[in-house]
Amino acid sequence: MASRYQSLKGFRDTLPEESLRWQWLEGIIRDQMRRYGYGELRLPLVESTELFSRGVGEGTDVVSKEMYSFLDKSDPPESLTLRPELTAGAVRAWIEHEIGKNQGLTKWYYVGPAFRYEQPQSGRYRQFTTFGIELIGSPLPEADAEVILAGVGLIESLGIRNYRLRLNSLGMPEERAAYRVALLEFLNARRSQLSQESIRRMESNPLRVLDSKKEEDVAATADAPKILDFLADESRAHFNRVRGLLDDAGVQYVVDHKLVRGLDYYTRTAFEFQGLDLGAQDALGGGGRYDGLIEQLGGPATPAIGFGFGIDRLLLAAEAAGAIPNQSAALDVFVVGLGDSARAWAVQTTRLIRQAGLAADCDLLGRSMKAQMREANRRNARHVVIAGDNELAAGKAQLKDMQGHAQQEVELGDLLNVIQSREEGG
RNA sequence: GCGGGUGUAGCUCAGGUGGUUAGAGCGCCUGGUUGUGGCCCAGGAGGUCGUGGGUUCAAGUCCCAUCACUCGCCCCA
Repeated sequence: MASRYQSLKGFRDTLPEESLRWQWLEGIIRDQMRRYGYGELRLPLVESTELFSRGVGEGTDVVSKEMYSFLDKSDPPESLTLRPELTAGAVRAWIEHEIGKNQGLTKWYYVGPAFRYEQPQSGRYRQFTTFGIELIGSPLPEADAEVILAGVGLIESLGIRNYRLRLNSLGMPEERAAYRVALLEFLNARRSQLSQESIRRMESNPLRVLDSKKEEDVAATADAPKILDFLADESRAHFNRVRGLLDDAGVQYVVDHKLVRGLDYYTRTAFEFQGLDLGAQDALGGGGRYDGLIEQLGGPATPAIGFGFGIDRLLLAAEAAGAIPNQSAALDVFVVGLGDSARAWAVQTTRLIRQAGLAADCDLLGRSMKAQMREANRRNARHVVIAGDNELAAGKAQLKDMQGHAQQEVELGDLLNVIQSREEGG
């Protein structure tokens, strides 16, 4: 409050205590990805603006009003954008490095920040952290199932139980175009019952009217035509196969024909994981198939499917589920030195203990013994080593067990060995 | 971009109808043990009451503006 500078709206600091929670979550993600066979992709935070406007879609909210774009200092200036999502960058990298020529199937994952200029609220920030996977090269429903199952696996291993998996098929472009015509016809007939927002959306992206939370829209679209009825045999068979694979895996899901994703590139399978303990921003993650995107960005026509999760929201959901373990950065040893030369000795001894692989610390504020003991306690130190100048002259120090209060005198030469055997013992 | 709520100590919050030295709990510091933590006791530091303006003899309290945070719409992660 007294500080002159504050973090920007929608941007946050993560302090060390909170970072432990992030590390916990990221550890689970990395372990999952190792088991599922995905390699980590690290992408630039900034890409050319055109990559996103072409890849994500001009008409999407993300591109039309939420991007952090700016001109750089080159001549002529180039328009760059802080990535609002990572799929476009991943696809760009895949094309750029000609990955398809070396392997039939690519399995990538990534974790990192993305940026969107939006009004922040619960679970929504201008800088948020995404975890996503991309499975590139397979048109088969088995690939869809693998990706969805990876999402289920992650959510469950985070201890999140109160969630819902929604599934839909958006069809191929020609199927969607036919549906769009039918839907527009239906909506036009009920124009007067729709909200202003939805009427506006009929122009830009009529499918998204189905997604509205406004009561009048929900009522007006209750009997809207379903896209699933517009699927040709191949898309229908694909969808049914995906469902069958999920059924075989015992995964619970609901088919929701109103599930429409906000990004233009999806084809056929679309899905979303909804966190039931979250606020209005309840999409834990979502994704789908994007068979046309790679070609659209100048690569070889290649089918692909992926998802993106919001780590911020996963954390909120895991917390609501009480699944986040209590973690403390416990100290193995705190070294208390009393007197001038003993303080110098404490610095050296702390270093030796650290070099032996244990977590050790000593006082750096010139504090009294009592204050140092308090610090040791506050830091959850298992052991405390105490020595004064006279003791050191005699070649000895006190080793105290902070749980059992027991204290013993130890020869300086034996100190490290004694501590190590105690730490191993428990 | 549009609505609702909230801004008082590091944190969580009290402070009827304006009245003088602005409080509590937790945390922090010191002491009670001239070299021993946690519990307890005593003491202490720490606040331009978000900011600016206005009304008034007098504003944390009333009015206006503004900023920030927060929740929701929209959209998504």
